[in-house]
Amino acid sequence: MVIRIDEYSDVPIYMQIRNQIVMGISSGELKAGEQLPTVRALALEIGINTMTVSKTYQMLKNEGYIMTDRKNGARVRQMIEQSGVISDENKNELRRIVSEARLSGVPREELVKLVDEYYLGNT
Amino acid sequence: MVIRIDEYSDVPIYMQIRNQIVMGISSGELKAGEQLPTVRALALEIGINTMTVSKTYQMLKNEGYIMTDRKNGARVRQMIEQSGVISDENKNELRRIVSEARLSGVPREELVKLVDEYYLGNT
Amino acid sequence: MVIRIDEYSDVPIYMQIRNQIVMGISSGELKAGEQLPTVRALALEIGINTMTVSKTYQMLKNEGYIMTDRKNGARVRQMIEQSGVISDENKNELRRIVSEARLSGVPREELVKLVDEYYLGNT
Amino acid sequence: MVIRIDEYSDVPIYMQIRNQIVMGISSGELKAGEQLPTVRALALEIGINTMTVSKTYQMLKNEGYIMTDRKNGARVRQMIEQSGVISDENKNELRRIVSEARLSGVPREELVKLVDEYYLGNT
DNA sequence: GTGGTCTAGACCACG
DNA sequence: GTGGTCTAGACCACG
Repeated sequence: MVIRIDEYSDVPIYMQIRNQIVMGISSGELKAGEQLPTVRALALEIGINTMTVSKTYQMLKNEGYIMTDRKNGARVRQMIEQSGVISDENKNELRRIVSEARLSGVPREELVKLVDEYYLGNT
Repeated sequence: MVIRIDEYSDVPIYMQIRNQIVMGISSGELKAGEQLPTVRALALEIGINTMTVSKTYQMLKNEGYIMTDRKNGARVRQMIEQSGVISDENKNELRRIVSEARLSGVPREELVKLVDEYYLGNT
Repeated sequence: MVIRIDEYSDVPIYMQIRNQIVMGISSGELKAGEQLPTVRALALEIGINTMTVSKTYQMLKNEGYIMTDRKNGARVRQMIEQSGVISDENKNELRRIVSEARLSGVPREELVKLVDEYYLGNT
Repeated sequence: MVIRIDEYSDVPIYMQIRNQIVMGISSGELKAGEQLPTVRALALEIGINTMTVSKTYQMLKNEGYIMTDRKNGARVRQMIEQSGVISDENKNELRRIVSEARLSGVPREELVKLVDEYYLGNT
């Protein structure tokens, strides 16, 4: 899986990596149990500090997406805990996006189409 | 329109205000041509620095949501430019939200229902 | 509130600070809404790096014990979320401690007395 | 006695095994004088490195819980030294757990009930 | 070899 | 002035 950093983005690097890995798991590009690159390898590949990648892995681990193993490195969790609900933060953010899209004249159908596309992983 | 600041949020205050105004315009709570409170009045009402509100208004003006008028202060624009497209940033953010919701076991229908709700403004 | 670091402990420094602040909040030494020292001040006082204190504050924030404010620094949360349950991790740890105490010949009453003492904050 | 490793835990494997054996002795599942599996047998059973089990046994021996015998392998000690006191480390850890439970809204009685349960071994 | 922790030092956005 | 992020570099325990 290729990680791309947008250096001009306001989103911190560790968060950009985190987001891409979460999306990779959701789309199926990263399978359950699959090994992630080591902290050092990923840092070298992207050209950033190991601390930054470490922060990402720590976060993903806290969120229950991956597990870190002293022997094997980081791996995607087999069973990801399912709360069944959308966080208030994400709801709020979704509402903001929908509002902006609506004001830009984007039809409702196009938003729904995007949701379907992202949900079903036909990226 | 009542602006509520979530002091626990990581979203900067000026951005929280901006988002609520944009959502207010989209939902119709703020009509085209409607006058916004002055920078001072809003700052006083929320209990924050005027500089913060000023930053919000500047941003809204740059984005084309409001116009400022020497005499009347800030007003919601009559015609908001309609690009008809969702920004890449928002698309990416939407994809992240959908991915997280999917991994949390939220059914696709619930996401679509939320989009409809936010789009149609039946909040 | 005085923070004491045991440099010979296996517990990471950021975790030692975190634990002491949590215990301070529980005992009432740190009141709700009370201001914590700034990252820099605490780092200087303890004689460690600001990054380490920053990690502590980040963790306390994630756990819902404190809030950080760009203007005012860190403050103890007014309302701390109450799950009403003990985490599995803490249960397991409690069981380990009780087992070791029992094997050392510590009577049950003494353990209960300690729990009462810590719970009621008569430290 | 069955040893279970939690691969998601931050507690090192050798420590997880050590803790479970100590709890097994305390609960009576492991009787005084009872033979423990050989390092190799246990390592094979759990599917880990023999070095890790070896580290566990060394620790248990140092702590006075077991004794190793050239002929018979490792056995639970007949008389486990009874200091009659709880270590400062465990006291501190207990205080942390009680503090967190209290802040989570767990009533004192529930903590005491857990202590009783673990002490009396009615797990 | 792996992730985890820590330092010294720097720059940034927010308010 | 505040917390947040990041780097370069180092050392550590675990396995």
